[in-house]
Amino acid sequence: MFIGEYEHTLDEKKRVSLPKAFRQSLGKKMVMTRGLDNCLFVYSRDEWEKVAAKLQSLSFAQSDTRGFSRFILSGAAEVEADTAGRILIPDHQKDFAGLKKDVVFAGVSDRVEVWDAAQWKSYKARIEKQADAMAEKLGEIGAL
Amino acid sequence: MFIGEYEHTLDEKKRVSLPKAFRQSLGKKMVMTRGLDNCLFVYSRDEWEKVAAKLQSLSFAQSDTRGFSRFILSGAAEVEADTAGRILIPDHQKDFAGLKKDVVFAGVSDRVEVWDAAQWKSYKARIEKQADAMAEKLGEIGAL
DNA sequence: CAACTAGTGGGAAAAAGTGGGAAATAAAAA
DNA sequence: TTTTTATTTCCCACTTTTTCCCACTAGTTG
Repeated sequence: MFIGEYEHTLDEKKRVSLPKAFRQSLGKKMVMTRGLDNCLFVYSRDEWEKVAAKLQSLSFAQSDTRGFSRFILSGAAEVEADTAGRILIPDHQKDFAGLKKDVVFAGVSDRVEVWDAAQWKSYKARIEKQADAMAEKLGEIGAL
Repeated sequence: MFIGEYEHTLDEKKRVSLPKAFRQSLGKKMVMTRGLDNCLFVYSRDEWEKVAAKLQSLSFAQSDTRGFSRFILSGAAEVEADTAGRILIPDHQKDFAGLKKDVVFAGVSDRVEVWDAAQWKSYKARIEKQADAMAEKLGEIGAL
């Protein structure tokens, strides 16, 4: 169970330290994939096996499942932490997530998300506003 | 299990380096064939056996499956990596996939796909737009 | 305040990717 | 058949990237 938010820096060699809190659960080798809302998902090897097994059963005969497999699999990469607990972000993933220097790691239940810090801030702000509005609506109708 | 995306260059002699990450799984000798969506499929020898067996089990009676088998089988070629880990792309496959100088290797489960870099970019852009619809599928297979 | 640890930066060695020349083979012309 | 030309194969060398290792800093803890 991953929780918490950590801001780290991506150096010129495209390395980032994993937050200490996530290292043990993720293990030495992990799989990073394209996620939703412009972030990356990081799975432990065990979690990834489950996803991979399901994808493998899809046929390449249909164009939509073909595109689906390509999106997930070609966008994935196995990454390994170095002795200092850092991982290397592949170019295509760095581009996909729009990562600059400052990067945010967010624990979200069974996965870790990797965000560009600026995008994370604006996303969070948007979500927080929605949460306030939602709470008011819920309050009006007596749900909260 | 092949995953990831790598961009390499095709030289004047029609050679391309295989990404390091794929070399071991593909082995020294592999099979390259026409793929779908204007790319080439590369299989290890073992995986190719399975594909060939599946194609063989398709009915001769229907003209469309006959055509499909011909499409895959007649376009196939066995290629061998040289000492530098490069393969030679046959002319007809180079033409088929519209390969120019920049070439993308994409790992997609049991095969490696070879794309012209420009075509790959536009295909990927198209697929990424459908990410929301894909998210629903991800939910269905339990990946999210 | 010393000892430790997480995070960061950077240098040197190693390896991956690329280009090109020469030998070997095949094809075409004389 | 011989010569010439082109193509393929093999090998070497260069460049860039990656990998591995060590060191520094800031914050924490005993």
